[in-house]
Amino acid sequence: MLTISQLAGYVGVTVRAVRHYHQRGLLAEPERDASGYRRYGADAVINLIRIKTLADAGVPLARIDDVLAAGPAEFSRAIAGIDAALEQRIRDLRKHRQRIAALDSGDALILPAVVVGYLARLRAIGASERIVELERGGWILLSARSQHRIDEWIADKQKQLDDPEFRDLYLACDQAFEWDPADPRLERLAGDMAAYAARIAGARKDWNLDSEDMVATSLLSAQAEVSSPGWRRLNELCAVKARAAGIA
Amino acid sequence: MLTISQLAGYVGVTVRAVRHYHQRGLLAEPERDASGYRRYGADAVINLIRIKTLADAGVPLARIDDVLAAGPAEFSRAIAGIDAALEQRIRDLRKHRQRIAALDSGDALILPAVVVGYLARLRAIGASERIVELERGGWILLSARSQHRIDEWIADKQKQLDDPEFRDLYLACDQAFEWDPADPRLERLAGDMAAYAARIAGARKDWNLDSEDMVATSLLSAQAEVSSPGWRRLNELCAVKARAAGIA
DNA sequence: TTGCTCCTCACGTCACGTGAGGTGGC
DNA sequence: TTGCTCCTCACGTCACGTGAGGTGGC
Repeated sequence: MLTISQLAGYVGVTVRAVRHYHQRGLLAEPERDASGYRRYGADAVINLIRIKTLADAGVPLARIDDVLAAGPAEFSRAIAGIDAALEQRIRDLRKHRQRIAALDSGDALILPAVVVGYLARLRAIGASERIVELERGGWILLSARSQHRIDEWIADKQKQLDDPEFRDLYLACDQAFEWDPADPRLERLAGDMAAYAARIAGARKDWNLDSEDMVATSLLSAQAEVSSPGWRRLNELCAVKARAAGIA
Repeated sequence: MLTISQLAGYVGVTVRAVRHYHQRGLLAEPERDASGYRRYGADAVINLIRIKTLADAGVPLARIDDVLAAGPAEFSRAIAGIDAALEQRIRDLRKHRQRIAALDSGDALILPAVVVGYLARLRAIGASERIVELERGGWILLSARSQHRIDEWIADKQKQLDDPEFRDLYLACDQAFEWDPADPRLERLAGDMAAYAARIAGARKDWNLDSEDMVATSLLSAQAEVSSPGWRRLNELCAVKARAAGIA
């Protein structure tokens, strides 16, 4: 006969775990010896190994009870289910390994691939890290709110970037971040932007802007106005031009 | 800006988990709006994704705090450690799958391979299921108490089974389980056993039986005496013969 | 006698889950 | 007005871990 620590040691669980299984009614209480110590036979070894094997596999104790009480056919079915769950766990862990590795390398985890591609293109055409970071923040919020529209919006943005004229204006706005509000270049830039807007206004007539689009636009421009006197001034000038042209 | 459920939903955690991370100081509390609701920015999305990624990988929240606070070099080292732990987890889960599968197929999980082989040989030479079960129970207890001696003991047992004379005696004892205590065959069997014991006594002179061996012998014979009047009588007769031969 | 194992409460831990009771936005 | 989201306590859960205080075997 075995003491509780011999039993626990052989099977590879703690003494406390064995007592816990007794409490839960998972493992039958064995006979006691003269001094009240539990004395275990071979059946306890067998049952404890079954319990540990299932528990290690992540089966909740409440279900182990059922599994061990089941008939052979049901037992085999339960085993198959547990095995499938283990396989799934292994697949999940593999995914987790990839994600952990990606934690070092930035955006991949946080943003949809199309947005990462868009940000990379901004860098490629010469946009500053500052504005790429601002765009990144805006797109993170957009993705969180309206993930289903992101592909569409990014496609629009990519189309805009295909136009050399738009690219020049974008990069000029980027530069304007550092300009003094009194800089005469701001006036000229606002004029160019208004002219561009007027020219493509016809093409935009058929666009359907819903409330989600409005949120998207306002989120991006709210980001853009942050902490640059040059940009704030540029925005004002644009508003003036727009009113003058009767667009707004 | 995002509400708590937008944030949680995008990252794939529960609202309660986000609040829990605030409580633990893992995720910074954001600004509140006019009605006291939390409003999240892009930074919260980034940090929550980091927390979730590490937590999914099984990193305790207490350590996530440290990992996120660490510099890039230490961060990479921590990531490498976490990745190694994940790899180990995957290996463990594979082992668990094998063990789960083995739960259906009997002894492999419970007994050392040499014992399983010994039990198979008993069956092969014609031993009854009854005595194989008794041996099994005895070897389970022996394995739990003195796993380091099992190989040695089994080697001895296998050597005994190589002797055709021993095999015959073993199988006769097996049969004797069902004999009546008055059966005259018991007397003859006890005589044969005594003669055999006397003949091999010389070869046994150099055996070193320590206290562990004594425990082993007594455990196995205690099992054997269970619930058979024939066996109990056989044991008495053997004791008589042994005393007569001056062995005991 | 000392150290080790055993016993039974019973509170602690970890990462949230789950109401309880109440308020704000559409 | 109704239903949904948000808020803050605060107790519950799961599988044990960890002393607390005491007794038996070598």
